[in-house]
Amino acid sequence: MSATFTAAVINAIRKELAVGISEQTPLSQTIGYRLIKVGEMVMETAEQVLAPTGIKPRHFNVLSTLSVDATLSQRELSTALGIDPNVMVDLIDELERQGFARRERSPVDRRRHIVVVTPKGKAVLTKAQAAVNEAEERVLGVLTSDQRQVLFEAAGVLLGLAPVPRAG
Amino acid sequence: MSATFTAAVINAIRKELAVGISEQTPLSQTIGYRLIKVGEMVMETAEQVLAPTGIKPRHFNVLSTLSVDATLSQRELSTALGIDPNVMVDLIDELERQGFARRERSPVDRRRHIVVVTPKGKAVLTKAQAAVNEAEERVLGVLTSDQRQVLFEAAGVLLGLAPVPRAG
DNA sequence: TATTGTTATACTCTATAACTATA
DNA sequence: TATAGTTATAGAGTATAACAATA
Repeated sequence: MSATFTAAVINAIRKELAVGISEQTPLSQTIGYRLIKVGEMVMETAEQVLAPTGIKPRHFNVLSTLSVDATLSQRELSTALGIDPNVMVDLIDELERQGFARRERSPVDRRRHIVVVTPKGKAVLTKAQAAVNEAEERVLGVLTSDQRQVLFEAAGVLLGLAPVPRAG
Repeated sequence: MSATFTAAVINAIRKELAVGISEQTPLSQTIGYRLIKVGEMVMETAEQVLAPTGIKPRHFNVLSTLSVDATLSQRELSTALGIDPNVMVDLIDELERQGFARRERSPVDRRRHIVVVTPKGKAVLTKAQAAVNEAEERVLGVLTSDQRQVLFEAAGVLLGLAPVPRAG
């Protein structure tokens, strides 16, 4: 039921996007244009499936990153996620307003604001992660597992990421 | 020389993007996040390699689309490219100001503005196309041809495009 | 009545620089 | 001096609705 709703949302997005990339234009036959449109589609999907949880992709990214390293400061989050520090201020403000995180002064360097995820923040992350996982499964479900693997690796190469950072 | 400059630009973009997607975050291990970042990288690359020609990706898209069907109206361009009609107004305004295109009333339906590409517009499209081709070759050059093929097809599937619209 | 193009408006995003407090 | 965070501001981009001309 929640799954059905998600599927409907994703199909609507794909349909909408497909119109915007009709074969009327030669651009649709270039890899570059397709990659841009796919990125937009994935972002739109993320926004829509996260909406019911009350957070946006950026908040999700912050919470997700903090779930692995809980000692990151605003500055470190900014550089890790490619978000400008002044934008990060508003982001953390919003997370604080919603009770999902709070700022704590670092004892060793009082300039730094460590961002601490609250239990409520952890709960919303769990829900959001499930929604994202389900959406990803659904969106990429039209691909073969070989295609998905190549997509993952090729994107990593394009972004200059180390291949398989954590083996086995 | 122009080629060297392009390579430097692209490497700079990849480096910048790579920072924004460091392995500090578990997001970098998801296909979705990678696809979003790849799309952003491709878009940034397009903007930078087109800059010397005086046009932006959207102007390029319009000119490119018109080069295949020269009878399109603003409305048709809007839907084909997924750009809002009110945005298309400014876009065509800019192309007119630069002497790359002009509006002509359709004789059969005077509401429609057919967008006509001028010789100057065709010239800039040729230059822009060359710049885009070279950039694409350079950016995707780090991939194997198998990877590129899968990327192209998988992106097409994700966007709901017909496979191989023009065979042979 | 409906559609094409246009204009106006408000809203969101982003980029830049200045400011503070700490180091 | 340099850095972390904050604030202010301006610019770009986007979405919405209203409007005139035409169908």
